[in-house]
Amino acid sequence: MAKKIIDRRIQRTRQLLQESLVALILEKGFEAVTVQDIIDRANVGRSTFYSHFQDKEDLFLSGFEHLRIQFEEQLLGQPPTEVNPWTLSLVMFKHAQDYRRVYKALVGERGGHTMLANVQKFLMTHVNEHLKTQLPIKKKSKIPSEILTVYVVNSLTALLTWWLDNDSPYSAEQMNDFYRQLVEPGVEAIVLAG
Amino acid sequence: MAKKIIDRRIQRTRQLLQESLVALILEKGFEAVTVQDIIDRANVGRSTFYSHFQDKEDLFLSGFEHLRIQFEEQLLGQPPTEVNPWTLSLVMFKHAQDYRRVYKALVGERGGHTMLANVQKFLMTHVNEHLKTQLPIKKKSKIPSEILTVYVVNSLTALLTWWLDNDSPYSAEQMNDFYRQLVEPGVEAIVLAG
DNA sequence: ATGTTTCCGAACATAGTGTTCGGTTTGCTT
DNA sequence: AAGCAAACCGAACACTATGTTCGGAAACAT
Repeated sequence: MAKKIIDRRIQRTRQLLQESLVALILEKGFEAVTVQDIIDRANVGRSTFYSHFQDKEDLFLSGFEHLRIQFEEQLLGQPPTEVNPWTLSLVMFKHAQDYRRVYKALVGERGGHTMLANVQKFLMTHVNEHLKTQLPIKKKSKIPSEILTVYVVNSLTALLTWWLDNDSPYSAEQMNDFYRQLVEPGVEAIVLAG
Repeated sequence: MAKKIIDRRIQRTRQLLQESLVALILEKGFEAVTVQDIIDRANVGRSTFYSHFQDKEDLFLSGFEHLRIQFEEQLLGQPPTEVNPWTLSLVMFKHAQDYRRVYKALVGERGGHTMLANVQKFLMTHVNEHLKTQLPIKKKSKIPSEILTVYVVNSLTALLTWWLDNDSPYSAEQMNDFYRQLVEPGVEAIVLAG
């Protein structure tokens, strides 16, 4: 089977490029990184780069897939009775802790806006689900559920990026505690109050 | 006094460029707009552009100053007894309502990340002040005030950009109400709870 | 009219992007 | 070990956008 080993060669090149980009983002920020920087760092030829990825953005986003899949697996590993926004956030903080360096490059302030927007969109679908299936829909409150979702997700990513960008020593559990302390009261008041 | 009238000429050119940029951002997003696009739209020569602004970014940020000053004036116009994060947010929503188009171009999703980061930094200083001077510092809660600030500001900008990007018909007062309903409970629980 | 300030735009240097293609390396196969 | 195909290399190229320079035109004041 030649294919499999050659596949590994390809994977190695892709990984080299991804790692180089992560390192360079942490050094000078996504915008400032050029394709030349990346291939120099990775010792990869120019045409090879473009045979793997469409452009810098493509390479950048490709780092998302692996993490996203892993993240969803960890979500499914949770006891289904306890699936609500607060376990979602805990899983995310833990996951970010395990891959701190990459997370920082992807969704930190040096990573640009693109990836964060992606992550937020991703989280929205999950939060929406949880809010709709797990919690009784709000009654008299006039807040549209869209705003509620935006709020819940954005608070989460705000704490996440702060945590990453400041190399804060708090544990994932602590961060999630902070998050919950801040966000839960407002949500409960709205969701349950009749 | 020749100076004054000539100054007006300069102002006119600068304004033309600013307006062109705003229009173009709303059409294709900040990243996609080229200097050529801007000067074509504004009927301004290339060298003239660069005699007024360092680059596209500079022109973009110059739109901030005018608004920032006006915003701070409106803040000072508030009864000083009622200066807290919730009036700050109300003033901001109202201000955004008055300059909806420009706000959308600057801090909306097509405006890129730069300006939003600026606005957030700006709001942080205000919120920090209010949290420190107006409210009794939290007691037993272990949440660092930095996180509290990040949370309060980020929730605000999240609702703001959602409002702008979706051309949502809610009034500034309503939006501020939503904001308050969501954020205040958590903050109060932390700030007052012993 | 005359002088000054501002604007115009063509030409240029610079830098980064993305493609093409002949040649080289890698590593599997027999 | 020889052969062979997949993967990689990198120089050359076309293209797009940036930011600068400078001589001349236009606007405006006195």
